[in-house]
Amino acid sequence: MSIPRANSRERILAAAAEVARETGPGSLSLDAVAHRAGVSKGGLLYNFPSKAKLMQGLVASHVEEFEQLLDEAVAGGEPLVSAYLRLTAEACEKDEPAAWIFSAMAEDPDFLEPVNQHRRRLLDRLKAETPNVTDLLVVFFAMEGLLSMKLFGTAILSADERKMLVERLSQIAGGRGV
Amino acid sequence: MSIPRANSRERILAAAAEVARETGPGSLSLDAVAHRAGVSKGGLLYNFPSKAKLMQGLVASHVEEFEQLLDEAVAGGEPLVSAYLRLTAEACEKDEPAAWIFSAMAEDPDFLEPVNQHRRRLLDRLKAETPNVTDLLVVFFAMEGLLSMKLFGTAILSADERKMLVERLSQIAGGRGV
DNA sequence: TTGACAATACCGTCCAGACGGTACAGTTAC
DNA sequence: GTAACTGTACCGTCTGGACGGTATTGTCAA
Repeated sequence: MSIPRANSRERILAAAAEVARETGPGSLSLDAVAHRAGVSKGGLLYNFPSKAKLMQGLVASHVEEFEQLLDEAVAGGEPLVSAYLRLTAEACEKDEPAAWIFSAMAEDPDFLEPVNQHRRRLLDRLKAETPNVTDLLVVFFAMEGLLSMKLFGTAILSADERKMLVERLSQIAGGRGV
Repeated sequence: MSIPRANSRERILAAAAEVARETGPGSLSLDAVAHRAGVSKGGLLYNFPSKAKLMQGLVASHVEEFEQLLDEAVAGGEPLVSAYLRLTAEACEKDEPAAWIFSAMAEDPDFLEPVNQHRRRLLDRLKAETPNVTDLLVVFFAMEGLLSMKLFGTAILSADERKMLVERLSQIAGGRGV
């Protein structure tokens, strides 16, 4: 029965995100996560020695995933701005709201520091590639706004409108804008 | 000692927002709020019969405050778009992060429905006043992005950059943009 | 090659404390 | 007298985390 599973960490992280989504960001208990992951509470605590570590792991895994996707796209020749717009738009189209971010926030706002740093690094990289900083800011914040609406569950745009907006932002970012 | 105070509700609501800000959105306990408001727990529960009612009141008070400010500005002759930009920019400049919104989210995501409805109404009103919907969407979402960065505590822009961005958004909204 | 030990990866239980909420008797301003 | 509380005591539940086990897989000297 106690066959070691190498992917326990990933399963637990995925379970945590699911529990946050389904039972609300404030109801993320270790018991619920362990049960969802098919792991005992002791097993969970073995992989993440405290709830704080679990939340930090949750945040880190999502940040790393996004950065990896971005770097792969750039390595594959896609311009950074384009990759950023595409990946963020894709995140907005997923129907899983990212409730994990609110769980982390509820536990301790400091846990979101990796996200904040990631955003700062990203904006710096974008600035370095873009001639018109003001236009870049417009594009960047509009995209972040779209994402935040998604996070808060505010269904405010039709799919068409969203597509229209993202295309317009691409134009602006490409220098054919403002 | 037990002098009835007519403004208990407001004091409790303000205390709740402060506690959320200072001890984290997830640590909003009735005891802490009551103590902070200088009210007994019984007194708190007299005004808000449950924690859910308290959170709903917290959300409602903030939404109503913003809507009132907006309506006053419009009644005073300021164009809606301009008032929206100004008030939102002012909210971003305050140094109180609005942690109450995360407390409500942690308690139950449904509690944010009044906020979502408010945003939808606002966007509809803005659409009705603006000839170019795409430009409006760019402005609206950029502003929401700026606000969300504030909410998440991501210090990403200098005061100058923020000012520059908001001015640019005013231009676009005024039709001299994209 | 085998026996001793150690490390890994868990399981299952238990517990102290926190929290939401109730109950109720007393107090004071109007 | 009533509305608006205060203060205290209490209850049931939930939760994080500590702890003691257990099975499996190395490691390594004799």
